[in-house]
Amino acid sequence: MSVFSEVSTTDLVTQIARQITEAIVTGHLKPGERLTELQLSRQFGTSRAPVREAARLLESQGLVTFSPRRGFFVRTFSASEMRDIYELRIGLELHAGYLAVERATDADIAALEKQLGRLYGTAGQASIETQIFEDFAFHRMICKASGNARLIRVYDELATEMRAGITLIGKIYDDPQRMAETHEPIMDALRKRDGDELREALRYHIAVARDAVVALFEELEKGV
Amino acid sequence: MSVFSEVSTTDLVTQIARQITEAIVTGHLKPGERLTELQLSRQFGTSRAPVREAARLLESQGLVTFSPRRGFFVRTFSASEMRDIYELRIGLELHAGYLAVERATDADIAALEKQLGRLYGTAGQASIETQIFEDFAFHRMICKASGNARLIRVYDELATEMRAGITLIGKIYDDPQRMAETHEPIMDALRKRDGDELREALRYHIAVARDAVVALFEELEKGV
DNA sequence: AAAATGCCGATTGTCGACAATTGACACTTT
DNA sequence: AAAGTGTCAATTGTCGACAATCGGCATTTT
Repeated sequence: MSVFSEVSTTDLVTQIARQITEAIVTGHLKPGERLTELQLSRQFGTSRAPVREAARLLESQGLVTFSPRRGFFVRTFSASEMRDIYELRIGLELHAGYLAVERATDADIAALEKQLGRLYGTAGQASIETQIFEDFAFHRMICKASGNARLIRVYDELATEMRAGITLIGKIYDDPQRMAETHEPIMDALRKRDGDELREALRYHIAVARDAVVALFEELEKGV
Repeated sequence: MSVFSEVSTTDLVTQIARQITEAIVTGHLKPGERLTELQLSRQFGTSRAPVREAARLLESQGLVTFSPRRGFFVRTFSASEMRDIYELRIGLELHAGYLAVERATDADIAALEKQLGRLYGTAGQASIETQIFEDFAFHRMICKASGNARLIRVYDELATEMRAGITLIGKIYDDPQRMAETHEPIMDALRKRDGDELREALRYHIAVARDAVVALFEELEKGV
């Protein structure tokens, strides 16, 4: 019986939500841009109903804002909002690390090693988007190693927001090689399963990212 | 011009979502229960469209699950899911406390004192639901004092889930007076603005709640 | 009698339509 | 010319309708 894999029955709403999300995090849809229901529905070849439901999903995910009688808009991020997001991420990931130190299986650690390798691999080779993606994947694995499913959900939400914000500024780090290297202290602490060291490494690592992103956003705001 | 207050333009979807949420956290709608679109729409006196949109909102908020072609159901909570939620809450609130120690204004502290008073006031007097509500309000204020809006959003989501879960088991603490008192160490640390002490007080306080809730849930699962 | 099949009411998925509202532009008034 | 008013196309809010699908029950088959 198990020869067959499940037939995908992803409904329209999910598909549409995914596509819009993708368009936002890749910067195809820019913050503040209006999402016209009719226009979107024509592009997807559906009616407006599934589009609206998808938009509602994204709304409560924070990717899209909704103004009654005016419609849906791609969310804009202010510098202080980005700071909040990164600051929350620090708390979240430190807690994940605290839990992971005790709960991570050897397989988890191995997966992280492999992912770190991938970070080095993409350095210089791949596009910025790919590097950012692999970076987030590494940190997601730490959350995963915490064994807390609810925590991962929050991380994923934050990651989506961060990606959506980051596309605005184009680049965060100029040296991909260096970016990969800054993960070493984290990996070291994990190998040793040293909770305090891991927390400190994570705190520093994310704080650096936070400062870089926030600074770029502040510049952006001043520019406008 | 400022003589007039804004006319409330809350759209149907928001209203419906609020009502369903309320019904879930008060236990009027029980976990696993099916949400029939037609039935709900008749109760609200609307068509199915706004009901579906509201349900989507609640879905991504984790209060409702959706199964394609089968519909929406009130989410069920397992003991391990509740543990995850409380565990995440620990991380979240400790981080909030860490930030609050530095950022809390005197007004914030005063508001917390007042809320603690309200906790004592409702002890024995008010319904369990009210006490739980006031308890959550206290902890929400700590998050608020962190000054991080994104953090509060996550807390609110968790609080909703906790409330939805808690209605299942009826009661968590038998002694409301004692419940109020266990907040004193938290308040003390806040008054002194002692970060470490606050974190320790919060960690202990929430861990106790977590253990109580999880134990009751495990019993519930065994019973079934 | 147990298992598989066929059928049917109930429910969801999606659609197109119409009324209500918005924002922008043109027009009047002073 | 500035301010206010009227008008209109574009868009959203909501609805009712129809096809597709599901779960359960009766029926058949072995």
